[in-house]
Amino acid sequence: MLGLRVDPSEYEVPFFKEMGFVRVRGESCGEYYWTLDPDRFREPQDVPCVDYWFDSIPSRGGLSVSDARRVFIDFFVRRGHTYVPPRPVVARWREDLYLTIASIVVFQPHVTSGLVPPPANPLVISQPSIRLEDIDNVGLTLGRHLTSFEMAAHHAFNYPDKHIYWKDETVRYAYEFFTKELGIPGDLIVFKESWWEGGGNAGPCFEVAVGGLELATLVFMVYKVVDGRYEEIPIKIVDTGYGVERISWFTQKTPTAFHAIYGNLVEKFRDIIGVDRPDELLLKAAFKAAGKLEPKDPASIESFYSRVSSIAGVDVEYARRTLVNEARLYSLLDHTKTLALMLGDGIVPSNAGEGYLARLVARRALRQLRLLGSNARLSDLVDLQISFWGGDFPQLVENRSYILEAVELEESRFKESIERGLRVLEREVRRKGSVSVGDLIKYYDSMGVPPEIVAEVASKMGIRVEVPHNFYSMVAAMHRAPPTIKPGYAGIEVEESVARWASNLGATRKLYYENPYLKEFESTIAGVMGNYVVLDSTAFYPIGGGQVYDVGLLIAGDRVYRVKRVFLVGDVVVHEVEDASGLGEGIKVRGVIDWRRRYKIMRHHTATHVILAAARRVLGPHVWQAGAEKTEEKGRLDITHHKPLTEEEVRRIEELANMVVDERRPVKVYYMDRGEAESKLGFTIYQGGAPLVRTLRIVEIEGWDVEACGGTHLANTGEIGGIKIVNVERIQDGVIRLEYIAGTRVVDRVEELEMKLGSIASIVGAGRGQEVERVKALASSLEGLEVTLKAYRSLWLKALREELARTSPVKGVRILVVESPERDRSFIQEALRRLTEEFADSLVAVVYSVGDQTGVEIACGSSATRIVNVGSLARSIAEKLNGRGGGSESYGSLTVKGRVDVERVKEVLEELL
RNA sequence: GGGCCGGUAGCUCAGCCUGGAAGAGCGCUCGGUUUGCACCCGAGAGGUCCCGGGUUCAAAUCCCGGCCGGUCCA
Repeated sequence: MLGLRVDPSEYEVPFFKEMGFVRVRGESCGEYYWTLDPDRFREPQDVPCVDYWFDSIPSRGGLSVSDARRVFIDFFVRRGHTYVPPRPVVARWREDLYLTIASIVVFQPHVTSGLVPPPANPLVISQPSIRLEDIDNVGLTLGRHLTSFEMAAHHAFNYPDKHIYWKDETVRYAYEFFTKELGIPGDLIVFKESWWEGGGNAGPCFEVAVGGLELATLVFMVYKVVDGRYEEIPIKIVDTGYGVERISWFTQKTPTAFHAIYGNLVEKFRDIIGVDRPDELLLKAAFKAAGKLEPKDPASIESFYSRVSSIAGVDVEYARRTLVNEARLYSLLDHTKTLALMLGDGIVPSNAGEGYLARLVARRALRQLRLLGSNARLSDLVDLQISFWGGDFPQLVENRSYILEAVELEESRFKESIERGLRVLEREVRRKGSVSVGDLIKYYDSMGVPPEIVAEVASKMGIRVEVPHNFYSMVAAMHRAPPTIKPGYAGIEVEESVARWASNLGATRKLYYENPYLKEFESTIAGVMGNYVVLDSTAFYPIGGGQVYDVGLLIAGDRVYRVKRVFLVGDVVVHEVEDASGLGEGIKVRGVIDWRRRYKIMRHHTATHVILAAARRVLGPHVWQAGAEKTEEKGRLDITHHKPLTEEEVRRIEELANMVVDERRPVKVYYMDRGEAESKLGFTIYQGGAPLVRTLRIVEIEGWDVEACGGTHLANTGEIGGIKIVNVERIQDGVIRLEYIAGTRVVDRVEELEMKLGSIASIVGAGRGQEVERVKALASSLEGLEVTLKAYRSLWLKALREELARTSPVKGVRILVVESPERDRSFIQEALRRLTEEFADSLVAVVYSVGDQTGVEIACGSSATRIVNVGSLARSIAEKLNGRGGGSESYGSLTVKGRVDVERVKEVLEELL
């Protein structure tokens, strides 16, 4: 904890001296903070050091969430900050995060690393953010924890050569905002010294709290965290975070944050779900007691209830019951908004990836509904949220039908999995009569039935189940596994020595970008290591962006070198040749790429963009690329979608795509500044991921599709020549894979199918065009043969039966040993069973041959089993004949290598009897 | 990306541990009972035991690989 050993001078700003702030150490918390009134404030003013008491602090009144946001933004715009619109809650521009968890995430890592300048400097933003780590505490703490919140922030990025502002100004802004804009008395504002870390950065910070409520965190980002160590970064960043919901709560002074955030929605939800309105006094008491509540500690929760009951003068049980239900109501308010935001930004619920996070929220909400015994539909609640927040987040209204459909689907899936789980539970409980903690984990972990539902069902069956309070952390502990990171560069594993060598060479000039139709080129070797060759310039495309590398030839003088693989190390294109002997730095070479192969790849690549845009038009804007691969053989595109595609949808996508082919739309490639591209073109350009570069390469199919893409493309969609979708499958929950071929590959495909059809035709002996009729005829003749076979089998069986009837018993057993033309073991078995059932005193053996082996099946009837054990008989016969065998007392079988005569079997059998 | 659970009749599942004849309930068909329906009684049809390989005299069962579904975690 370096944070605790920060030099105290880090926190001394001129403003504090000027105003008369004093640095104090908290009496019980032990933390340092700055205050104007050290006699009054013996602790920093945030929970759990003190209780909530901001309800008695005068301030500007009644700001809704929208008001609070507007007031904040206006204040900073008036003070020279540029407003930047918020980003989606799904962090598509980042590879290391699923969700936007703070405003600074918007600028990490491209701006914070210095690669790209910020869109404005200084700037102000209000960023909707989602954090799920405290999801289990939401509701219980009356608003201290939320899964979604807006982080209002002003940021200043200080470059070595361009200083904007730093600690002193930031603290002044905070003080001025809280006193002048919100009307809070300055002597009540307390700045606590602290340390902040997140998203790979760190630095000292102030937590600004008033009356128990932390309203803002002012972070001064000066470090980058590398392997647990702090490295100073060149850009010093002011990273503030003001809680919009908390400002709203503070000014409205409602008993919970939810009343402030959701206004009349609280009572609407209460009515629909059916939660009794609690006593006003009880809620006020809860407000007073909530500050000390430590939600992870069951004892603390208990003492919270008893404190509330004594403040409000009500029964503890009543307080507990009421507050438990209130917490569920509040978490439903919270979760439905979060869910709407997630789905509104295009997340498709799934069992993996960010889709799982949406499912997690949906399922927790559904669990709360169930615990409340409510029949309310989750989708109705989400619908109310869409209407309530539609003005602030228009994407909710635009995607309303998708959001509601996805929620309904989650609702029915949840019900199904609970029902499925409960069936198993009931069976097992009936059998075992108890439910262990291990069982609870199994029901939850592999069947999705939460422990409280298990307990509820078990108690109906008269079994008490104790749910451990740390249940969910027990489950989490089971899943702890070290992440595996594969070394490699863009899909190819490269030895580190090669990577090091290559990165020391200069950037390769990329001829494949200058002219994607370039087939041959002249260049000079920049370096050779083993069989790896780097050129000054190349038309060979290295693997990347889902497009495979080119192959071809390097020609030096009269020697020809085959290029096997091509990959990128940083800005350097590395060619792996079959045998590089004779090549060396400075040698001039001519490169020839396998153009026919490359052209197919280009067709499949451009086709991929066409298909993705077609799928978005047919299925909806929530469709997002989840992966893609373009090879010579085919194109492959994985898209996010919540349900399987119908044949009709596939057909429409294909039709639309081919329409774009026929329209001969130009494909334009140009470069654009990252910030400009994001604001002009939107985040949908990041279908293939978000490369960490300052300037994006944009591939635009005129009027159809725009994506950031590093691949080689056709100049016109007409060149695709036609697209055929050849395979559609669901590869995972919420992800659908499309495979398709383009251009001349369609001809290959037709040829392939014709060949297949031709060989089928020749096998069945049909002429051209007669295949179907012929196969039909064959099928019906096969059917006839089966009937015939059945008839012959019954004839054979009848013959055996007659023979058996003629056989007289020896020592009480009728013995029959016959040879069989049948090779079907299961039929012989069945026949023997039937015969021995009919003749209880019989023992029948059938000898048959399979390949170069002889098999014997023996069965005996019920009275014969008292005299002979056929299983051990079979084993004994096998021993005598050097074979192997065994069986049960009424049935046995054995096999012997080579031919064995029936008479010989009979001999051995009689001998053994 | 990883862990766990599952795939047997139209449906819900048992059998698998410990290899040796493919099962139950519901549904379906037919018949009986009944004024009629439901109930009840009787009979019957219905199976690629997910696929492939291995072990074995013998695999739904054991082993390996794959496919599909569910679920939890990151």
